[in-house]
Amino acid sequence: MAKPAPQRRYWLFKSEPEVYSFSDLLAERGRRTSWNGVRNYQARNLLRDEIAVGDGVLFYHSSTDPLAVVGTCRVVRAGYPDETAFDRGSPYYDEGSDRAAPRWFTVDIEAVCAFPEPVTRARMQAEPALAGMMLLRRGSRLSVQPVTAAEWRAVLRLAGVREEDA
DNA sequence: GCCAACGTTGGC
DNA sequence: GCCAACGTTGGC
Repeated sequence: MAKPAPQRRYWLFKSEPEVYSFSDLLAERGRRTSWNGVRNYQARNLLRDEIAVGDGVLFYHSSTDPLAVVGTCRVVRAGYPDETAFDRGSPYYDEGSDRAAPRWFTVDIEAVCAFPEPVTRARMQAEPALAGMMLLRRGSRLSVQPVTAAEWRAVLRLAGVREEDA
């Protein structure tokens, strides 16, 4: 008997567009990138242990105007050691991480859907279905966050995007 | 620019 | 292990 397929899960990745925008992702070969440089243990644990190939990712622009979810991605490679932590020339270098015992992890994502219009934070705050969303909690700083299936669907609805296109 | 929230560091 | 000090994040 075949194993049941694991439930697809959903996440939200934050990025300052000045540093790395959704447009930058769309311009990558294969619209793919390694989500490296995350240096927070809680986020690291999600990247290393929880995020699976096929999971959906909301791409959020932080510290900008307007604050918004601008598109979706899918995970194309699950957690593996973040090479930038070993690279002395990288701004993300961490001498406490080595290949024998990597401290930081990354996943690869691929852009799936650029929203026709960004779903702004203001719009999300006005949406009852998103009342409990981690992103909207005061002081929420985690750059890799879990998103519920209901929140995922609500954001797609606000974006005017069909689930099968995201 | 302000400041609340949160994470990390380090003395004890 | 506690906790004060400090640094960073990120919305406002």
